[in-house]
Amino acid sequence: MASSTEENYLKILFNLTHEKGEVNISELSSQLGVSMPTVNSMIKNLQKSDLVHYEKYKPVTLSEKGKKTAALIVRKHRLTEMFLVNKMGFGWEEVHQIAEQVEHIHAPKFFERMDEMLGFPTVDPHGSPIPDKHGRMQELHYKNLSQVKPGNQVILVALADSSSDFLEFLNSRKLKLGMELKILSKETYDQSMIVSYENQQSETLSEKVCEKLLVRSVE
Amino acid sequence: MASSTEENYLKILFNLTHEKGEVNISELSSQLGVSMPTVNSMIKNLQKSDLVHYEKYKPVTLSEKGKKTAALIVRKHRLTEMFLVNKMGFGWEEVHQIAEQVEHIHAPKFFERMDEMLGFPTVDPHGSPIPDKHGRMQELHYKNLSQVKPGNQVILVALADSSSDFLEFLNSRKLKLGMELKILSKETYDQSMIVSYENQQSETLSEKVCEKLLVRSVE
DNA sequence: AATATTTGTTAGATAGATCTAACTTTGTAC
DNA sequence: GTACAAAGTTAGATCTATCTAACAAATATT
Ligand SMILES: [Mn+2]
Ligand SMILES: [Mn+2]
Ligand SMILES: [Mn+2]
Ligand SMILES: [Mn+2]
Repeated sequence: MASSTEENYLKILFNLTHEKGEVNISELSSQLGVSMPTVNSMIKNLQKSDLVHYEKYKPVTLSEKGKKTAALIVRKHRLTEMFLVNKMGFGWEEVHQIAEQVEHIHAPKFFERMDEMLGFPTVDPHGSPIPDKHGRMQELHYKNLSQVKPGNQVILVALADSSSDFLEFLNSRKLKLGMELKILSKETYDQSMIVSYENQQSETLSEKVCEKLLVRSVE
Repeated sequence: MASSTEENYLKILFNLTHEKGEVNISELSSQLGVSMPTVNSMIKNLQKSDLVHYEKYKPVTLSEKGKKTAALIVRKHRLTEMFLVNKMGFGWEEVHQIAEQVEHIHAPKFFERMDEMLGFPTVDPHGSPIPDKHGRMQELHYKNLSQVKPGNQVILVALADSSSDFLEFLNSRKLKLGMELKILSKETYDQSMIVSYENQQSETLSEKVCEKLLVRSVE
C-alpha cells in the first residue's frame, strides 16, 4: 500500500497531468515543496511499484495503475470537501486543508457512507468532478468567463483556482456556483468585465479573476 | 508537533495508566506491536520533549504536558467514534479502526464541529468518557456486573472491553448501553449469571462477560 | 542463596523521506 | 555552434522509526 507521501505525489501528478498535460521534476518539486533530488528518488520508487512510467530526463507519466490509485485519492479528497460543506457547515474556503489529511484515511466504508449521505455527488464544492469508485473521472471542459462575449448570459459552474485567497475574494463579491451571470461590458484596455448577477448587484471583475471562473451557457 | 507515532504512544500510555496504574516497557511493546528496544528509544525521545518522566528500569509516567496532549488525542478518537455512530450510521463495533486514523488529523474546527453536531456528548459509544477541550477527563468508576448480587437491578452504562469481537457478542445478545438488567441468579460453580433485560429475553452470561459489563444501580 | 525467567538496555543495521553540494544533460540565445 | 541557463541526476549525509543480537538488571522459583 502506498504511503501518505507517495499518495501525495500521485495526486499532484494526476492533477498536473489534467492541468498542463506534461509533468516534469521541477514542477513536482515546487508543487510539493521538496527539492528536485527528493522528487527524483521518489519517482524511481514509484516506478518500482509500477505506478509511473519514467525515463531519465523525460517527463513523468502515470501508469494505468497509478492513474487509478491517484483518482481514488482525489475521489476521497473531493467527497470529503463536499461532506464538510454540505453536512458539517464549513465554508468552501475552509475545507481543502482538512481534506488534504482525510484523503489518506484507509476506510472504504467511511467514504461510501459520505457518498450515500451526499446523494452520490458528481462534483465537489469548487465544481471539480469527483471520480467514481472505479477511478473514472469525466473530463469537464468549461469555458473561461474571460472568453465570453458581452451581452451573453452564463452559469458559473466551476473554478480554475480553489485557493482560499480566491475563494474569500469570491465570498466578498457574493459569487457562488450555480449563479447566472450576464456580461454587461468588457474593457478593451485591461480585459476587465462588468458582470451583473441575478438582477442584483453588478461587479467589475479583472481579467485575472475572469480566467479562473468557469462557466457554461444558459441553454 | 508530535508525529502520529508519538501520538499513538502517548494515547496508549494514557489508557494503560487509567486501566492499570503503572506502565512498563513490555506492556507498551505488546500493546503497540513493536519490539522493546523500539519502545525504549521512543520513550527517551518523548522524554526529550518533556512528554514523559522516565528513569532506567522504572515504569514510565506521563508528564502534565504529556497527559494533556494524550487526553486531547483520546478526545478526538472518542468524538469521532460518536460521530460515526450517531451521525453516519455505523455500528459500535465498526468505528474503532476508523477513529484510530481520524484521531491524528490536525484540524481543531473539524472536531469542534463534530462536538457541536453531537450536542457536546460526555461519553463515547462504548460508555468511555470524552475528555473536554482542555484535556480534563472525569474518572468514572462503575461496578462490574459480576459484583452485583442476584435480585438487584442495574443499568448497563459502559464496557471494560471495546474489541469488535466483544461488541459483536453483545450485538448477538441484543445488549445495548442504557438497558435495565435484572440479575435473576448466579451459578456458584462458574460465577455465570442469568440476567433478564427489559422484561423480554433472559440470557446466561459467563463470568468473563460479566466482568466486562460496567453498570450502575437503578436509583 | 543460587538459579532461572522476565524485563529492560545497548549497539548496530535497515528502510523511507528528506536535504545540500557537485556534476551532467538539455534547451536557449546570441 | 559555442556559451549560458535551466532542469535533472548522483553521491553522500541526516532524521525517524523500526528491527535483531547480545548483554544486564530485576524478579521469581526452588
Ligand atoms: Mn481541495
Ligand atoms: Mn494529502
Ligand atoms: Mn476506540
Ligand atoms: Mn492511532
